[in-house]
Amino acid sequence: MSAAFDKLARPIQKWTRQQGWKELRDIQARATHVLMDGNRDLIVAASTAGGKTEAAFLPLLSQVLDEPCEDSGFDVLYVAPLKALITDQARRLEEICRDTDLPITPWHGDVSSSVKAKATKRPRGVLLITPESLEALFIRRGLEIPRLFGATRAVILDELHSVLDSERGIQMRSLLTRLEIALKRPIRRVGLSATLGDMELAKAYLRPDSPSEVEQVIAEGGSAELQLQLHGYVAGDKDDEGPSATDAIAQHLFENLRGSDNLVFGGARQAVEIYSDRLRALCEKEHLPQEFYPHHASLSREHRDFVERRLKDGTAPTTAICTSTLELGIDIGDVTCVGQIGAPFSVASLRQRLGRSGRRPGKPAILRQYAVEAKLTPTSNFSDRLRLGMVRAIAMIELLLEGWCEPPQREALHLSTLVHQILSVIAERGGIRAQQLYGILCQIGPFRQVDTQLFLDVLRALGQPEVALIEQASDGLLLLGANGEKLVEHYSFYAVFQTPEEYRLISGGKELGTLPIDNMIAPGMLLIFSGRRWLVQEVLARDRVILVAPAKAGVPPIFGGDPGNIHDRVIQRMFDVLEGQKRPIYLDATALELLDEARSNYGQLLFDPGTIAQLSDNAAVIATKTGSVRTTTLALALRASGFTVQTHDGFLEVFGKDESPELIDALSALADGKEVDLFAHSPNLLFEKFHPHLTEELLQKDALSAHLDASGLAELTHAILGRD
DNA sequence: GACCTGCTGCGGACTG
Repeated sequence: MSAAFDKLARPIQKWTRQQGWKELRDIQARATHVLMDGNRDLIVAASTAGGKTEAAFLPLLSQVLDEPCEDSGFDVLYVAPLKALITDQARRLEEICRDTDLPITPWHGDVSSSVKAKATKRPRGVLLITPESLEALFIRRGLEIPRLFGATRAVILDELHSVLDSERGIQMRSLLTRLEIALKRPIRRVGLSATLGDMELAKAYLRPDSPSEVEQVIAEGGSAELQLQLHGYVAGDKDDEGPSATDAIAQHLFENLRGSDNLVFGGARQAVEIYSDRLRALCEKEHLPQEFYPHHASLSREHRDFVERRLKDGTAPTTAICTSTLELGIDIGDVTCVGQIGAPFSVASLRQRLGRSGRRPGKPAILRQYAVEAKLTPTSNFSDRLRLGMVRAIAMIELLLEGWCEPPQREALHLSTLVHQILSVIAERGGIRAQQLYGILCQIGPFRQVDTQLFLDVLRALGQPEVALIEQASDGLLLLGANGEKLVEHYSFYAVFQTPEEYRLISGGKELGTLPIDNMIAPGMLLIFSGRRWLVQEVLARDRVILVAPAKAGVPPIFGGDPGNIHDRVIQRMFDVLEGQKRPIYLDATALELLDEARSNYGQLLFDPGTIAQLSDNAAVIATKTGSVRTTTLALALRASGFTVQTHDGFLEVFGKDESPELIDALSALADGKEVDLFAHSPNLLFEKFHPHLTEELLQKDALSAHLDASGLAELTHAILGRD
């Protein structure tokens, strides 16, 4: 055994031998050297089941066993974003520590209060906890924090890649600084992550003040062979003979996946249900045992456990048709193939999904991508003619093959999460001065984009009598207000993310249905609902209502025109695909036909002066050639100039009104730096959980920092007009 | 044209 092995404590060595391991894995040996020879922070990056957990825990547990700490408190803190992961890891650690007296304490909402009471009475060993439960400890037991964590020598952050730029990630960073402030000393940070798009950004996330001091251990590999296929399908009309695209895909999955373990990502819950149903029917028809099961968050925990167990134990062949539920989380073992129906939303997620396949030596990773495109008619929308879904799938596969994936987003203000942490720190301490609060959250903590003026504006908003989340005592101390007390008291406070709320769509007093909105929607924009195109008339964000009218203009694309958060680089690659000649070898015959069709239709759009094409007298298409942030910004700017606008991947469809200026004139004005009020028509600005407590002005600043790029508008319009 | 994640303390009924 190696030098790294010799460093481990005896009981840990014994466990390792019992596993039949001849050697520590490479990342485990390297992590052991880093963790046992110094006190540096560390990021361990490897795929699921790559041995990351042991890489962090074997050396840290060895230190705890060989050099016990005199102070009271848990020795090691482990934070993970999923309850299932905590339960799973606790079980593995129990095994490792069986011959020691180190207690392992899983702590989340499903853990009984007796376990928690016992652990807090005499805190020792390893605490495995969710960010929300840790938040609750700060709020409910603020004064006990030093006693609970006085001995803590390291905190392990699992699934680091999944929280890097999210609200929960900011919350976790804030909690870590608050922990260090309460203990008056730094605590070593160890991040466990999937392969990252940008290691430097991850280091800055883990230790913002000294990212260059963070060590990294990255798994070698990714050497598995990749087998790729992209299957194209054309959605049929009702009167068409032959199977629908859905039936054809189900048949193809049935024939190719039967008899092995697979994951098929269906995109949406409804699609997951439809495909599962077809596949079940196919099994019944052939009198075969059932092996295709749906898996998404609306299904019961019992059913999901059943599917996960079947995948993991490998006794019976199992294919899960799933949403992103099976992208993260516990190890479900190796699968033969990963299916993806429709274009994914990010290359990072595609890579993570593909990482579930081809993990055994000598086995290839297999990706089967399915693209469904509309049957074209003389009145088809331009976006259907350009086959944008399939083109995006190709662009993402190309970027995946090049090893690229999206880096974390730029630093935003995160005002909703700031509100949460303001209330939480006040609750933890009973009361605090504004200046000290600013220091904790914005100078040492993660809200560094927030200057003192903005911070005071936020405090003022929260202190408004009708808001009453905080108040100031006569001695200047900030306290919770009446509403703040109520909010913090309820257990629903601990989570910092919003549970999606649906907007009601109303046309002429009649309700059309509900739609979850997580994008910038403003009056004068078009949206698709139940196969029809609607003009947004008014957004009543605080009532969660959108008033719409049937839109006269144009035929809607098969899928809506509401692009999610697509990165600039993906859109640029889509244009490379449209403008290029290369015919990727992984496309099947139909996909090749669709690609040729897309290129030919793109050529016929006659873009002049390069990026603007006139569709009819009052309709034009602009190729923005850039991602959703800048495309949405231009959409709002044109809307402010009187146009009706619909967004697509890298394109805007623009309709004039009688009183609207010519499109070129409007773009020229923007290129010349004309100031427009992007919020002139009250777009929806309530995206996050604590947004409803902020003023319109603060909401606009938050949106500008995260969802829009006002300063890039002149540059974008310059490019569109072909100016230098 | 999406998807996912999380949650305390207390009172009262019941069991051994």
